[in-house]
Amino acid sequence: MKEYNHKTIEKKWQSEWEKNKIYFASSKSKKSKFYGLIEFPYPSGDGLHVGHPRPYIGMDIISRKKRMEGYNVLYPMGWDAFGLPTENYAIKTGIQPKIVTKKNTDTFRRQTKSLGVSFDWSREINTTDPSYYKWTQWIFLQFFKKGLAYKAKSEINWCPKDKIGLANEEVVDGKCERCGAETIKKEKEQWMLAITKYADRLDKDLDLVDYPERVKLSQRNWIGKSEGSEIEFKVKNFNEKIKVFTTRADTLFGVTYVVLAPEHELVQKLKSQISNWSEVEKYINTVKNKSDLERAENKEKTGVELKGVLAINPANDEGVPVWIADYVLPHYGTGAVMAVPAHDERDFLFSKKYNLPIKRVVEPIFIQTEGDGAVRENLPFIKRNAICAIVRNPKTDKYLCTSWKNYHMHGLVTGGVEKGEDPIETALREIYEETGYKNVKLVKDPKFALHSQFYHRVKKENRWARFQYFFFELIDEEQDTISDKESALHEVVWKTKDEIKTFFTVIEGQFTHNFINNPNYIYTGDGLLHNSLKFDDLESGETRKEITEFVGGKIVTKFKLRDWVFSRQRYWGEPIPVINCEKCGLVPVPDKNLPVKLPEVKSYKPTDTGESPLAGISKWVNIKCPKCGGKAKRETDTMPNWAGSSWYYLRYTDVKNKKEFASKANLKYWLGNKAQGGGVDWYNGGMEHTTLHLLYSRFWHKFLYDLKLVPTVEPYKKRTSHGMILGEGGVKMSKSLGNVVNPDEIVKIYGADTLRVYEMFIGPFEEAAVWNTDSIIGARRFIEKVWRIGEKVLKQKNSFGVTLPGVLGGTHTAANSSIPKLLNKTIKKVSEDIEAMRFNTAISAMMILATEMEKSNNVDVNDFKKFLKILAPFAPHVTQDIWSSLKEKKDINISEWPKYDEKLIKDEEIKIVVQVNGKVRAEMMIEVDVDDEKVKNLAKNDISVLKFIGDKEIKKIIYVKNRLVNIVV
RNA sequence: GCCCGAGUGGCGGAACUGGUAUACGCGCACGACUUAAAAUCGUGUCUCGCAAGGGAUGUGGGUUCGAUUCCCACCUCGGGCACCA
Repeated sequence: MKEYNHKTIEKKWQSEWEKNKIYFASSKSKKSKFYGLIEFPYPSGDGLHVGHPRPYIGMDIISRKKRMEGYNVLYPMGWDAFGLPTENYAIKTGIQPKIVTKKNTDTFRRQTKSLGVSFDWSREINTTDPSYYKWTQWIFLQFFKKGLAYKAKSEINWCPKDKIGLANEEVVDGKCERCGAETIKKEKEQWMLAITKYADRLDKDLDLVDYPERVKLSQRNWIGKSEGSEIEFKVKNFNEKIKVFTTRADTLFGVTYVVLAPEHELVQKLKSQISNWSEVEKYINTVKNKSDLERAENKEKTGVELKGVLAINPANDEGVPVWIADYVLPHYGTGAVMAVPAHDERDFLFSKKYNLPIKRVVEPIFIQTEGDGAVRENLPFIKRNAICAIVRNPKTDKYLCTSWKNYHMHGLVTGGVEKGEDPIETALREIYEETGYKNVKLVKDPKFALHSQFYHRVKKENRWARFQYFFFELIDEEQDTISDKESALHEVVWKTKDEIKTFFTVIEGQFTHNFINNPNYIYTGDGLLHNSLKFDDLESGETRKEITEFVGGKIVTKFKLRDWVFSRQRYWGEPIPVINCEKCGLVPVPDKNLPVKLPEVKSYKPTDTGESPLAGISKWVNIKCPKCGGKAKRETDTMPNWAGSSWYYLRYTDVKNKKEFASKANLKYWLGNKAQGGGVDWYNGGMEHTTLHLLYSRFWHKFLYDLKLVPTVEPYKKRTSHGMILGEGGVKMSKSLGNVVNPDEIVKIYGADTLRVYEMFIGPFEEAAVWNTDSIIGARRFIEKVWRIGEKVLKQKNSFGVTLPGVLGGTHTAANSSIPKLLNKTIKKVSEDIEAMRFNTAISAMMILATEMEKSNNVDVNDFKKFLKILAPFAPHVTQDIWSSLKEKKDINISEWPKYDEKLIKDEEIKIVVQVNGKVRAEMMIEVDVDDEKVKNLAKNDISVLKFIGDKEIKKIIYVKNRLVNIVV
């Protein structure tokens, strides 16, 4: 018997595949195409760790299956090689990034190839290759020519110690990633890309793509679309207006002050009006100098009133004070807000700190829809002003409650306000009438009310009560007897705060309980308006538009998304291909001069002034203007490393094209011809890229679509994500923790096929999984088992000698073998599981099949071959090796995916379970699809079932077709 | 603080649309083969109980004939966002 030797097998077939180009994707084919994509890696100096290949293998399995299903498959690979680690390495060692990159990509390529991933290596790309970044620069210039790439002063993160600008991702907890110094904000001219121009489409078009919901959600949150209103407040006795943005125009009548961002331009214009200018100026300066860390640590809101300035609320012409505060951001909305402390958490905190008034204008509403207190549909509502008294006994710390005798109704003391009566009087009167307590004092009027709609069971009418809430305390426990009328209705009970929680049965009970716990509660939800003139009693959500129009405001949409800071003062990135001419201003580098290649420099360190090291090469920087021939300088900023990855999937379709970034024909073939519903068929990547890379590349793609350079509105039709592989201990694999597992070792000891199977078996593909080297042996045993079955089948074949005519393989097993049935079920399961990326359960099913095949003493060769085929995407080397020993000429990896036989999958006899009161008591075999009544009869007469029924009466028998019978007694 | 995701044996995990909870794998125990070991194969392996039977899917409630699955509240862990009006 031949031993399984993964080393020779894997080497042999990998070189066969390379020689025969079996994974080569032709762009000219009549077959339907499938474009599968994984995120190309950044080739770090550490080489691959076992986490890297998880997505490669997952998509490889899908690609291999698609190939076997007859698709023309494009599954490419490349390197996203611009980036900081390489540059930092260059700074430290002086070795050229180009050379380091070459070395690293060689390692990554060798390692990836050793896993037998079916990439089409003829399409390999590298973002640092001038023939690639020529087109990155070219696309940038299209942005520039359309005015979407522009220079602007922008705040950047600045490390005062290293004297360099840092990208957001280089700032960790407000500190410089490299030296640990606190970063500060510094204004600098930066290149920007106007992604905000596409914000709405980036949000809306998520409806067109097949992404996981959570990916769509986090993109939507990141884009942060919100519909609201812009409303203008006049400044009293001054010819300026304050424009605020709000999503809650309905709360306009509750505005008690207005806040501007300290950076707001109006602040300077109002200088002459402000009586405390020196204080204001001082505050503006403190905010300006605040570092990110200080801002993050100190969440307490601060601000200064602009004394002498009053804003006029357009809704009621009331004058309200104007403040500046750093909780208002200059970049969002209009940089100014109307503060409604009663209905906004932040305004509330601020108002509490500075003692600003609170005015409630939205009152919650509760509608009883269940039980006998549910509102009756056909009755009109009788409106009542009412009170709800929260009475505490300070001696016992309990609350006065009433419990109705004829209804299941528990609540507080409530009652209607009589004509001309003061609500507090009402409350005192009701407390006395309902409970007899004589000496009660008001301790707090929270100026809070809520609406409750219910059916009044005593008065037999629909009530719409507006309950005003008051807090009382007993002065003493002196109590008169309650009238017979009242005591017939309800009794008096005292409850603790905790008891109240479950005691109240009225619809607003939970809310009341929360209110008692937090009398300063502010309500941020929707409800009915109050103190809002003609809008009183209207549903707040429905008045937003009306109120906006009422004050001459505008309905607008705002986004959280900000324009993309696109320049880095770094060496190792694509030079921005723009020339700064003294006469002509910013001039794009002419197409014929692209790419602007990175020159060689002596030092890779950024300059002291914060400029990129390129600024130090005067020979490169100083140039003649391509337009006027005059004196000019090159841009020395480079692009961020998101640039190259924003369009790489397009280049894969046509890697060698020198005239275009990719030909129209190839793009049409691989992305599809229709604007909607096309793109890369399946893109798998990490969750960490959902808001940056994924959004950025969608933005670039849409821009290119508008230029009619790509055929589809979206780059990716379907997106899935893989979970990380964590090191032992459940933490991220990292060099510093020493828990990095190198795939080379695993491949050497166990083989690529074992590694592949193990990584796919480790757990659900989308979830993080903990690497455990001890468990790999299971995958290896499975492969060896398959090998042994192969040896057995070969021997079987040999002993029979010749093939019997008419029966392929010639060794047809007895009809009673269970294998064909199991095989067909397994084919079905594996086919479906691969599509859903449930690789772990697919492998589990194949393990079961393998165990059965090994046990069986006569396995049909054709059955075994089918098994090999469905296993091939997971373990391509070993399956191909066995396949070829079975005298198959064509490679298994381009053979046909097996179909399953529907008839074989159906069981004729099936086990069903009999339950009595939901507990399993017996099992029985029945024929599939037998008549319901027959099964029920069988079940209730089963001996072990009878034992449990005893002499009890059978109330109900539930039969779930072909599954179970439940007898309820 | 807010938004997502997840809590199932000693461990990784399975369970389709509400229908036998713990498939498959690792580990462990015992047995077979072997001079022996490894490898392989077989049997067992949630828990209490001699058994009959009972109890377990983070906790507490609810809906249901029946809940890992649906609803409510809470706890723990992981990830993201962080004053976005």
